[in-house]
Amino acid sequence: MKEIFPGSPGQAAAGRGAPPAPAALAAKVRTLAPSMTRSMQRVAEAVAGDPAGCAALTVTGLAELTGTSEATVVRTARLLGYPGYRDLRLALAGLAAQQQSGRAPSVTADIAVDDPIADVVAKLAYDEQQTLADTAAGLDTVQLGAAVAALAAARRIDVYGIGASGLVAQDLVQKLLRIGLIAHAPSDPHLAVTNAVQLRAKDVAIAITHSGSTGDVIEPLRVAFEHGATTVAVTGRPDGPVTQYADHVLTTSTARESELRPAAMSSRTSQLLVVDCLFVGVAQRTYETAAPALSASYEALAHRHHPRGTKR
Amino acid sequence: MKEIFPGSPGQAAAGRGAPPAPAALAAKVRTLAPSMTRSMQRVAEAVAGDPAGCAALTVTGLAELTGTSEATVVRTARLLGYPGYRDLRLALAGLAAQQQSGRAPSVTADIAVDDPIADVVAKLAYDEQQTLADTAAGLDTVQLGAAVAALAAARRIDVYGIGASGLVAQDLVQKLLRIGLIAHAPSDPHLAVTNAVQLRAKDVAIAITHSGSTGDVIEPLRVAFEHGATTVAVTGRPDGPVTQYADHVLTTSTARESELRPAAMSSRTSQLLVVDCLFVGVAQRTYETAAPALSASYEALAHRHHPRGTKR
DNA sequence: CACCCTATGAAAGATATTTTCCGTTCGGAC
DNA sequence: GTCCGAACGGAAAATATCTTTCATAGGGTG
Repeated sequence: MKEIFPGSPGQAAAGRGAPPAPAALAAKVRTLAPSMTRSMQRVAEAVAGDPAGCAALTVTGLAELTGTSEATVVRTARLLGYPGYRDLRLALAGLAAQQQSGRAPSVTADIAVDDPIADVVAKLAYDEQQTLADTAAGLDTVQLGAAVAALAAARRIDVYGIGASGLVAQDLVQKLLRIGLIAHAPSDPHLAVTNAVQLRAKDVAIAITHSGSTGDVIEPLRVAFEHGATTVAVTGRPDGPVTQYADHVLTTSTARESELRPAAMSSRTSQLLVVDCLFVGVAQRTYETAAPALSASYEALAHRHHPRGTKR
Repeated sequence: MKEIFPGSPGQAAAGRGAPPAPAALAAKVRTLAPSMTRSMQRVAEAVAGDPAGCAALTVTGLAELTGTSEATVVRTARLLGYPGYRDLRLALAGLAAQQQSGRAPSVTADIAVDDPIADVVAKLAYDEQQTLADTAAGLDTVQLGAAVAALAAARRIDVYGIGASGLVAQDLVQKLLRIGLIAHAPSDPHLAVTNAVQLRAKDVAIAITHSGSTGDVIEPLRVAFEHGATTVAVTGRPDGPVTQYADHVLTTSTARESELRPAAMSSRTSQLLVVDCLFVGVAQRTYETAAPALSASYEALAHRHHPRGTKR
């Protein structure tokens, strides 16, 4: 398998980016699992399921355990972002130590139909916290920085998203508008394409899609890409079709889902974090203009509130 | 050097006894230091001083670093109770991971204009996690339960919100629609009032406002209230004007804000958690109809995605 | 049905670790 | 001062482990 040039579009971006990856390994496994082959999935599963146990094994041992070959184990390690098995093993040892010492993996249970409401609150909060941690750990700061730079210098910004992701897109636009940037989040797919046609170099288009394969979102991004705009994809599938047309890929984390906890919920949390990071990054870069713009919009809204904010 | 039987007296017993040794490595080094030769002490010192750094080195590397030979490194590892250097290294990696995870509260500081992008990510994630924990802790499950019950029995549901809260309102509506309920989130304040007039007993109106004093949101809630609908307020100010017209008040948490981190960010996180709880609660109560409705909407959207979700 | 292309494992090749073995040094005894 | 013994330390051989290469089998496509 040949090494692919860094910067080349498409699947090269998949495992790359995160340096060695710290501790959010389970999340990474979940994110990358779909792009793995069957054998590699077996290995990844074993690793995510029992870090401590796997850390005690040699390549050969792990290969036998999973019924595969050494080569496959090494390939899996590579995909997860490590230079080789040796390093994966070290990371695994670290993970195991953390798990054992620190936190309780107790509340991991799924939400059941008959859970009392208090449990629902606790579980949802816990899961979303987990999602945030995973996302933060897995976010490629280089890509993020590049996206921020592009945004800060953009003449005009389009954000595409549909359904739940559409709300995230609008959230980002609302924020960008507040710091004086020109941003749109067309919700009509046809309008989105129409908008995209207007983009040129120095403009930025952002596509937000959990699945990475939402046609209505990919299409405008493609158009923007072909018109020379800088394109960014915020997706949970770093190997999905959407990344074909993305200069920068920001990966959101994928949490396990269940019937009562649709994937949309955690992907939204993850997407919002990414979007917040983009916003703050841009605000930093354009601080001179962003700060006054922010307070101006603040004041403009003040009188929309009742004279007495408080009863007492 | 011959292997000595376990249990034999003398220096062999030194490192033995403790299984592989967990984390109190520094202590062990100190204890055993006297029984070490000069070269071994240098190695032990390096290991105790910088576990993370040493974990990254091979035997040869560590030998060079300490100006000794591989053999000495291995001997030291043995003395510390490990079968060989490989295992010491794994323990070291674990130790390093633990140490690192320990110092989490360092990011508590506010986001500064010149923070590197990685810090921004960490701080935002941390803050949002905090917000979630606060919200979950402060949420009144009785009020929540009452609101859920009202929603589950509602003929029709209106959700009012404006600006950032408007997106939360839409998020809730999107979800409720998916489980077969009839819900609207009018974004135009006039339309909202027009909608509210149509509500009657058994209907539910939800107002989402962080400040608790957004006129455009209070007004429709008041109308709904006066028409006999059950009203719910999701607000960060449990004493704000909005609660006058609310049968049930759900309090969101208010995080400290700063210039680069507007309140809208954490209030949104908080509101979303509340809204998710409402949704899951309702889904539980109406499971019989909710479950099929959910999967139906799932399937209906499937073909909106590109045929190849994955490249391979 | 022929084709290509990917995934996979066996085995060769490269590294890292462990062991062996021998020269060196240091302390004490004469 | 010099001789002896025992422990120390390192070079290099031996082994284990990891990585790469390559041939093959399987699955989908035209």
